[in-house]
Amino acid sequence: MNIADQTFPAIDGANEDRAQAIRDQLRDAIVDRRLAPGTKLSEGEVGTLFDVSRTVARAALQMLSFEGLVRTERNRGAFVANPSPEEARQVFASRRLIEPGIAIAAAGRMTSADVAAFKTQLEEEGRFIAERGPTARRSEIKASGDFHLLLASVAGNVILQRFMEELVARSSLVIALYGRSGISSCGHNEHLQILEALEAGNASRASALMLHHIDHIEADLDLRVRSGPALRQALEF
Amino acid sequence: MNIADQTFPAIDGANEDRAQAIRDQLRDAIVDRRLAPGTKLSEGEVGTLFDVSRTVARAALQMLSFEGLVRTERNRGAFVANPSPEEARQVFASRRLIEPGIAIAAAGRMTSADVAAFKTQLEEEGRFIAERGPTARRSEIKASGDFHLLLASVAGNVILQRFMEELVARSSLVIALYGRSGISSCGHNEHLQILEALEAGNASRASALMLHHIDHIEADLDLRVRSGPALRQALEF
DNA sequence: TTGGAAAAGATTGCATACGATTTCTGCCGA
DNA sequence: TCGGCAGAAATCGTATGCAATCTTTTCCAA
Repeated sequence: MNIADQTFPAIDGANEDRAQAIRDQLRDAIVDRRLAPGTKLSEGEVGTLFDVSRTVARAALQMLSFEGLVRTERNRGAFVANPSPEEARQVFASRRLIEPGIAIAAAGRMTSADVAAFKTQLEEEGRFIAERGPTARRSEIKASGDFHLLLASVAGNVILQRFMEELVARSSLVIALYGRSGISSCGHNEHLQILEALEAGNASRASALMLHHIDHIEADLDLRVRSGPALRQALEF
Repeated sequence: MNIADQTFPAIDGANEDRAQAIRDQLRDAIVDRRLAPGTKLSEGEVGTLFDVSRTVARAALQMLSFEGLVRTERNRGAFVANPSPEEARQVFASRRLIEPGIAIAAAGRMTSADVAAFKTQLEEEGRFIAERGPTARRSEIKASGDFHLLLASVAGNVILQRFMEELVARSSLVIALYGRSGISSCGHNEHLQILEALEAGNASRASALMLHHIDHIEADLDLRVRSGPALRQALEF
């Protein structure tokens, strides 16, 4: 039993797909790093934990594998993804391409309700930064991602929104793996600046700020290969 | 029996995932419009056609639903997607954001082998345009998409490559639904120009050409709602 | 004829069963 | 002690069965 350090809250009695609910909980667990990269997620174990059959557990794992959060090997099972530095770079390259455009789109569509949502979001983000300890750090990473997801939802393009969901989730994994813990609070300031630009309807400024913001996030990573890459790959670790 | 106008070729005896093979064939059929938008894809039917159990058929349909090519409704089944004009606009908005960047990345990485691949690709594309008839038109749409996919593979970012696979497939659906059949041959010329710019290593020109190219593709669509939108949506057609 | 309710049929959601493949374990010989 | 081989255990891939849900048909009354 590898996952079961943490009991997952029971699935709410929605008539919605149970597989989807399981996927969401697993995704949160992965993004929060309660499930470490490389952890095996066996169908049976997941099924038992969530009290469903392997069929449903399997469907949830398949979804996560499409999102790149889980890697599946035939006849071997599913494992929490362990993105390589190269993969990490590609994640951020993708974000550099997409997010400035999202910022522009969002700048033209912000309502006052959106602004309010951003403000509560950023307040919460600030709280987590003030706190110390690994739990707060996890919540901080998650909250920081939520800012970007909120922006994507305001932009009003559901396709890009889904892309961003994937990219943000993978970024969280990458940050957890390669982040230098120090500088993350400056990201919060940048979020505030971006919101300012959005509120002012200054699309190009919001876009430029976003681009810098992504650069800063990536610059905070240590993407050098740590031990010998051959060994690392051989161990898949 | 709705699908069975066309027998699918038997799945090759690969040890690879059968669900994936089925997904690929169904995707081709959807993109080629052998399967019309709105067509029901029942698990049992798909399973029978490909000689697998419903379990495997279901997995294939789930994959297609993630890609947006199939829409699934709980307890009702899976249907070939029928993108709305709004969805169509979002597909092209996404492409406008991503593909110019892909062109830039590709411009810096083109090898002579890549150039050769592009040339054979464009030759084939030209052949289909010369031909007449609905079959050639299908092949033309597909070949045109393949150009963009080839570009994405040269760009060397597997995440963006996957995004493009989805976007190109959905574009093919959209073009089949909303395309005015006339002007498509000009797209071929634009492909040729883009290749020229890529070959010359002129990234910014390739990027600009790509942006115009996407605009032209979208401009060739008739995205006005055809009959009363209420009726159309009620009939899901 | 039309409206509507009830039964029949079809299809999905999910659980379970079984063979195939992989991984683990214990034993033996070098 | 170490390598490796055979059997056991675990895990996956897939088929199938049953209940729940949706759709269609049938039938009856207005």
